[in-house]
Parts: sequence; structure tokens; C-alpha cells
Amino acid sequence: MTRSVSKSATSYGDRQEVPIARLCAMAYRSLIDELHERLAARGYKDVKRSYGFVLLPAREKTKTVNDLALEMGFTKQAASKLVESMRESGYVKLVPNPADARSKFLRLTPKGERLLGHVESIYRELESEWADVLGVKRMESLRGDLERVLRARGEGALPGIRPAW
Amino acid sequence: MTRSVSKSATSYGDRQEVPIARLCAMAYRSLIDELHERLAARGYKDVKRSYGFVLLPAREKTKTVNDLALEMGFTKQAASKLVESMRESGYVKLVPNPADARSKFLRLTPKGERLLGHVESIYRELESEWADVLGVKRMESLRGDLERVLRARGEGALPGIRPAW
DNA sequence: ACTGTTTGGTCAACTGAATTGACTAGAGCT
DNA sequence: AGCTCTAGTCAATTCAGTTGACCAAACAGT
Repeated sequence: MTRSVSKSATSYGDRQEVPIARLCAMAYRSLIDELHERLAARGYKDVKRSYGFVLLPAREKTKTVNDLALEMGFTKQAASKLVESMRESGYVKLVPNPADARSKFLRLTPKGERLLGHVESIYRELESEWADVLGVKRMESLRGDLERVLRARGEGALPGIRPAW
Repeated sequence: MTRSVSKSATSYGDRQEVPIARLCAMAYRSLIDELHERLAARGYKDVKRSYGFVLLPAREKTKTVNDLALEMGFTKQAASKLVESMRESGYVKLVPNPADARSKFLRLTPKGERLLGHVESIYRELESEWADVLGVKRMESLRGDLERVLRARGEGALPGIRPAW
């Protein structure tokens, strides 16, 4: 169920310029869908779409649940639940912060590190498939331009990545 | 570049290449957040993030609720609820399909047309702000390349735009 | 026509990811 | 000692989406 659409839909697009926002949404969805299909093919069937945004902070080794909540732009309760779900699946763990007994550091487990390795390798696959269409040069312009524009709006920092519409 | 103001957030990004998927997610969020802030500033405070994806099909004049569900890649029940919520707010209406008594056509109300006009004008604003950073030429390459790569993967058609992560 | 099957839509109940609100324990300040 | 702020949790709620049961109109194929 919930098949993705192909040619029947989206009669629009030949007519006039497609807004960048729309293209970014489509690109994001398309990449993330592919990522998770390929992860599943590699045996990771319990990885939710939101897990990806926890893996990188967890690699930092000094991020807390609260940091995560701030970066993702939602409440610490929500972040806590997400982390708990990943903890149950064995991808992350929480270790005490020696300098502050209230907070805990988010860490990858070995299983989580392996997962992150797969994610990165699949991203490389997907991006090289994009490069097959665009050419390496335009591909790197695309990445560079997106990053430049985002940093320009965020005073040098990349913005957070919130879920939902 | 990267004055690395961002110690708290996203400390990553100076180190290695940011995945395209991540950049697209950030770009999408950033544009949509701005859109809704500016819509609110123009008096549209009851517009949900999902409404945008209904306005365009509604303009087509011959799209049904079911068409919408297929394009958005979720169930007709969900599409129906979304349309109902927009109907209650007065942005769309449903008119009978003379050729098939089961189905109804989605149509914009005058209020909905005005909203769509604002959305398009704000997108033009935002895209011209992007062009201030990138230059018009790179901006159009960006749009063109994104569209090209998406069409290549979708056999010529642009993919749907699903919500959620 | 008479069936049987498919299609467009709705009603109702449920799920799950997020929210708000109330709370505890540790830190930090004066 | 206080008084306040911060990190995290527990519990109840909201809300967008789902599944499942259903109906009426459309569309077969005899």
C-alpha cells in the first residue's frame, strides 16, 4: 500500500517552473526512500526514517538528549522517546556525563556504528547515481550551492532538520 | 567560509561533505518555514504545512480526492480528511463530477485562489533571495539539475511528495 | 438485462509520533 | 543556607495518518 506515484500523477511541471521547495521535498523523499529500501536489503529492517538524524550527533560522543532536541527542533520529551526506541533496538546507548550527573551522553553502540557505515556507503552509491545523470561537476556544484545558500541564511551554520511538513 | 559560529548546533559540516539528502531536507524545511511565517504575516494564520500540496491539484479543476491521495502517496481517507479541513477553512470546495456520480472534483474557492497567489508570490521572493546569494545563473542550474535528476529516476515524471520522515 | 467485480468515497476505530504539563534531582549562584 | 536554572522523566493528550468495514455508482461479461 501507499505506492509511490509515477507517471499518472503530477501533470504539472511541464507547464511552468517547479518551486525549489517542492523539488527539495521530492529529492529528499526520493533519497530517503531509496536509503531505507537498500538498508532493508542489507538486513536493517527495523530502522525508522528518523534514526538517521540521531546517528550523527551520537558519533560526536558529547551530545546529550537535550542537545539532540535542540538540533532537531523539537521537545526533549520527543527526543528522549526517539533515543529510547533506538536504544531498545541496540543502535545507541546513554553513558553518564562525569562532569554533570543530570545529563547523559549519547553514544553509538558497535551495532550503531555498523549501521552508520552502511548509511554512508548507500549515500555514496546514491550520490554517484545522481552524478551519472548530472556529471560529477554539476553534482558538486549542486551540493556546494545548496550548502552555501543554507549557510548564508543561517549566518554560517547549517539549519536544523525538523521532521513533519 | 563557515565562520563556525555554530558551536552548539551542527558542529558537523566543516569536516566532511554533507549528504545531499540532508541538504535537501534542510533546504525544504527552511523554505517552508519561511513561507508559513510570511503567510502568517500576511494574515494567513490557519494554513497548515500540508495545504500547499492540495492547492495545485485543486487548481487543475479535474482532480478528485482519490487522485490527490495517489499523488501524495497516502490513503484516500487521509486525503479526504485533509481536504475536509481545508474545506472547513474555506480554501477549497468539492463539486460533482457530471460524468461520474461517485466522484467529486476538487476546486479552489476564491479564498483559496488568493492564498495560492500569495504562496506563489512568496516563493518568488524566497527564490530571488536565494538568487542574491548564488546568482541567477547558478540558481537556475540548481533548479534545472534537481528537476533533471528527479525525472531521470522517475522515468520522466516527477515523483510524489510524501509527508513524514 | 443479471450478475460479479472494481472504483470513489465515507464512517469508525486505532496507531504512533509529537505535544503540553507536572515533576525530580543535580548544578550553580549569591 | 537558600533560590533558581537545567537535564531528564512520567503521564495525559493531540493530531495526522493508518486499517477495516461499508455503500453506491460504474463497468465488465455473459
